[in-house]
Amino acid sequence: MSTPTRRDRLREATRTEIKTHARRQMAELGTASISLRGIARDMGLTATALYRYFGSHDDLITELIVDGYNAQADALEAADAHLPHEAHAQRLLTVMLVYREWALEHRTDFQLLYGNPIPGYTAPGEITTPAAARNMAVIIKIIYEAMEAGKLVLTPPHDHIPPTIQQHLENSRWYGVPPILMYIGTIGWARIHGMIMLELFDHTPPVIGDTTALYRQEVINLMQSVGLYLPPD
Amino acid sequence: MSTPTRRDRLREATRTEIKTHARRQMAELGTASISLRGIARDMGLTATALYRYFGSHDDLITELIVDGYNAQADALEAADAHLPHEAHAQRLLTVMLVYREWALEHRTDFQLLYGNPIPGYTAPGEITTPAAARNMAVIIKIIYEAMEAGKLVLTPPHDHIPPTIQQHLENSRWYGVPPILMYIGTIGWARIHGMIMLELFDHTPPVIGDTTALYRQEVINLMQSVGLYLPPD
DNA sequence: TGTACATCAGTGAACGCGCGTTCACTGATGTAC
DNA sequence: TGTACATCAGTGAACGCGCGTTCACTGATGTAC
Repeated sequence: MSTPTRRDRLREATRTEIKTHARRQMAELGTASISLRGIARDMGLTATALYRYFGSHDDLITELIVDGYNAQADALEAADAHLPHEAHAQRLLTVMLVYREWALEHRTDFQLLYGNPIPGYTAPGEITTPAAARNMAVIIKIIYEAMEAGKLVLTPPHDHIPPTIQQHLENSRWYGVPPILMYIGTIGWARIHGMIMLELFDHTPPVIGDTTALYRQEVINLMQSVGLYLPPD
Repeated sequence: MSTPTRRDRLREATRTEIKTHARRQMAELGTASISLRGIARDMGLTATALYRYFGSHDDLITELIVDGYNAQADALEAADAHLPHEAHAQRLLTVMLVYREWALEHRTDFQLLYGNPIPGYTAPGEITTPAAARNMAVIIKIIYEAMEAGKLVLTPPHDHIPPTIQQHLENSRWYGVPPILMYIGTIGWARIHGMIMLELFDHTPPVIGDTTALYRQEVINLMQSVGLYLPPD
């Protein structure tokens, strides 16, 4: 409609302030410990006042989740955006490295998105799923463009999809992406996700020592297995 | 010392009953919702009575965690035990499939072991870590035996370890296992872990459809990449 | 420009619920002589 | 075999704390005429 009024702007500022405090509280005490009373205390407000800004505790959490997915996807897209469009290997590596960096820099947000559910809370899928899909989309998009540029080399085992999955992928195409790309994208995502989850929850075997190198090497191996090589520098 | 008395046996029975109820409560409401009062309610006891059996809420959780790790490792070892010792590929495949099955059959236990920490609880590492290491050990052991039997074929990229990791692995050897095996074992574990985590928390892209096939194929690919092939049946 | 009214932010008391943990106790089960 | 005592399981009241949410309210900010 019209430009936001002064009140609207103040209101927006307070909303984001509430979410900032929620995130800090979550970072200190864990995702399950986000509490309206706690936030109000931090802000010097009554708990009741927060109901002016969020319908309920659950609404706040949902918004934190959606914000989280979007922030992560924004980070990926931003990293991708200032690389040469034709440098597919570099773009993919960068995006996957940024994926991990985001996770490590926003540990509790990442846990909120991909970890245990919060007791008593169930995410409303209609709101949450579209935002969640954006991250995967960034990865798929780069692989897709690499394929269109004729750079993808699919050799065994990555030229083969288990039949049940093949069929399922054909039945439910996702934005016209070829099944093999969805398959490779999923495998790739699962791999980096596993490493990050282990690292985040302190389960990477300590004898490894350098988790950054472990991750980077795994990403490079993954890319090479579909024919994407980094230029020698 | 001597045989357990009648009282000792009753006591043990009550302890396990408490843990059973704790697990059920956790399965229904999430790992963060284990409560002494809730368990007592379920058992028709006063909350105070539980203090006869567990020092505190945290002690109970620690014991659930240790039990969980051990149950999982037992399942892996049992599955491995009744396969021919020389059938390394089959053993590895089986163990990794059982790893996932255990996770899916004991979802909340798996979350307790590998997911978000419980608010206000910190696991005592001295107690928890040894039990945690058993699972990894089962996998490493099979790879190790395959190598000793001369069945492991290490080709690029799996013959190469990033230098920092190489060095770290050499400095802190783990039961005399060669660095390359620790490295491959870790990568393998991270891969299957990632798939399971995605599946457990409902993040596997729905277009895939058959998560069992996805997992199985990934395990087979992983094994083939180090030269382990299943016999044609 | 000034007044009357509507909108909104925030308060404070209250409801009803949950939790872990302590403490002094009762009553049953087992043990020593 | 019978009695006296010690051990243990479980009780019930209480402490002190947390939480989300409702409701009727005050007082400031903005809006319409």
